[in-house]
Amino acid sequence: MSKTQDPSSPDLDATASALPLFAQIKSSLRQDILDKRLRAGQKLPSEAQMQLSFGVSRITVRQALNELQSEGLIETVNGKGSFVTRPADAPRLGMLAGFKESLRRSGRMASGRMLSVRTGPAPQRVARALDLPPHALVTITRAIFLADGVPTAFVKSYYEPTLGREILSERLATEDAMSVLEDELGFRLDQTKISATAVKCGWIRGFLLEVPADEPLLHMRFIPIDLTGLALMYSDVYFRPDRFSYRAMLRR
Amino acid sequence: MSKTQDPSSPDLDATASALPLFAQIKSSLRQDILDKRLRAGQKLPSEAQMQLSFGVSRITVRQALNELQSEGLIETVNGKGSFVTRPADAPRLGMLAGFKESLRRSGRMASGRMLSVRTGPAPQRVARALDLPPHALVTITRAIFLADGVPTAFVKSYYEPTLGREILSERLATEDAMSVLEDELGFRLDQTKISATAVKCGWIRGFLLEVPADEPLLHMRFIPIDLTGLALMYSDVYFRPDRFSYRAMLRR
DNA sequence: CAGTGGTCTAGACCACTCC
DNA sequence: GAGTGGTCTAGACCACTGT
Repeated sequence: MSKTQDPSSPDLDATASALPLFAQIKSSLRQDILDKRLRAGQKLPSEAQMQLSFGVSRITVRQALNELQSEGLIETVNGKGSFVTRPADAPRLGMLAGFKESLRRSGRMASGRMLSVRTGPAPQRVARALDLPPHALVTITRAIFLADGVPTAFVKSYYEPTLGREILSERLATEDAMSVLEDELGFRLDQTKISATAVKCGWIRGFLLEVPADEPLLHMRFIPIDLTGLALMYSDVYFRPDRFSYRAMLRR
Repeated sequence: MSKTQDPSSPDLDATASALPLFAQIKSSLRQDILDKRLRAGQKLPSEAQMQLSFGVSRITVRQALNELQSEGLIETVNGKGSFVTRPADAPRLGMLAGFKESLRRSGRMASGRMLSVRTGPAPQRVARALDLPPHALVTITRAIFLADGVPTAFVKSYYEPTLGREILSERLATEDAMSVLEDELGFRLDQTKISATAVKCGWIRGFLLEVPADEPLLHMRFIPIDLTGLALMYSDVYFRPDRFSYRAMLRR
């Protein structure tokens, strides 16, 4: 049995040169959460219990918990305890939420139509962004998103097909990629790289989005990144500007 | 039976302990910084001094300082003290930095040419965004930004003309609006509302940006917001997509 | 060296939640 | 009432910065 299931292992490093105690406790808990030894929604041991199991004072425990809280990994409720946050409960700023969720917030009906799902080699820029070897195989999806029944966005996404991420393809017709990553697969989005530019529609996208070929489209790229630094996907999105404009709030 | 001690704290609010002590200390210091009684770069009183002047324990002082630090208002240096951050030293993510600064980071020469500066009534959407009465007078600037000498962006900005913000117009030819707001005027940018869409260039902008009238442009809107919640400007920017694409990192 | 922030302890009382 | 987190105190020792 190499697996010890005790999430509160009192294995603090006593050597003077190591991290401060609270940092060791913090990273121990942090690892338990990221590795899902502590599941989303689960209650952490009480501060009193940690005081005993780690052999430190309560203030030291609290310092670790405070930092985890400000990182959004846990939340504490007076009189009840500390709990691992569910990824989707963490505040979503900007486009960390997805396209459909953001449409629904503005009161519009959002739906999607998957055009194709296939496996193929990653283009160079994708492999670089996802930190994969050149020509690694990825899952490639193409889809049309509709707002109130009108074609609004054309999306081409690349997923590294391990870690169960390929099951995305089954849900994408009804769900958001970002929402699925968070809610179903339990990834903890930390940040999203975005870029924006404009392109001429062209006749292929024009056909799909039902606009003339010389109309402008908003071209955005989204690369959501996990708390562990893992790039989860690479998504090129072409929006019809008459149907959708991207909004976000950038924080200091 | 209520705790009626602590009648002698000179600066703290004694009204029935509405806020915790550390929160009162925090907001007192915060106000001193925002009102510039404590200037950028200035050293705060030492923790020991605050312990005396506020009449609380050191941990309570430190709790206030910790939160101010995580908000980016102060920074503490071991062995020296705590200091009010200079706005420009606060980490700038996304487009909180400006266009020229971001161009220079990518190694390109950035310059600007002011086309016009005038005062006029704010369009409705601008007045609403800046929280001004309808038809309030604002300073309106139009400018062309060049990258490596090539016209790259056309910018139309609206500034509420009080608070010395109008001096912006003098510097905008060489400096960034966001940089001037932070470095020269000492505003503390907290967040920036952005939106992105695509438009056809049209012949006016086409003439200014030296592209054909049916080329697509990236249209972005920036509304930087102060730590006090004040909207500092309203800026419509039209980018040539062949010269510039907008990049940012959205954080949780 | 003295002054500063960084870490940590061993208590205490309170407000809140659940039983 | 028992258990929990929220706040606060009065110390202590350390590492770092300046002189």
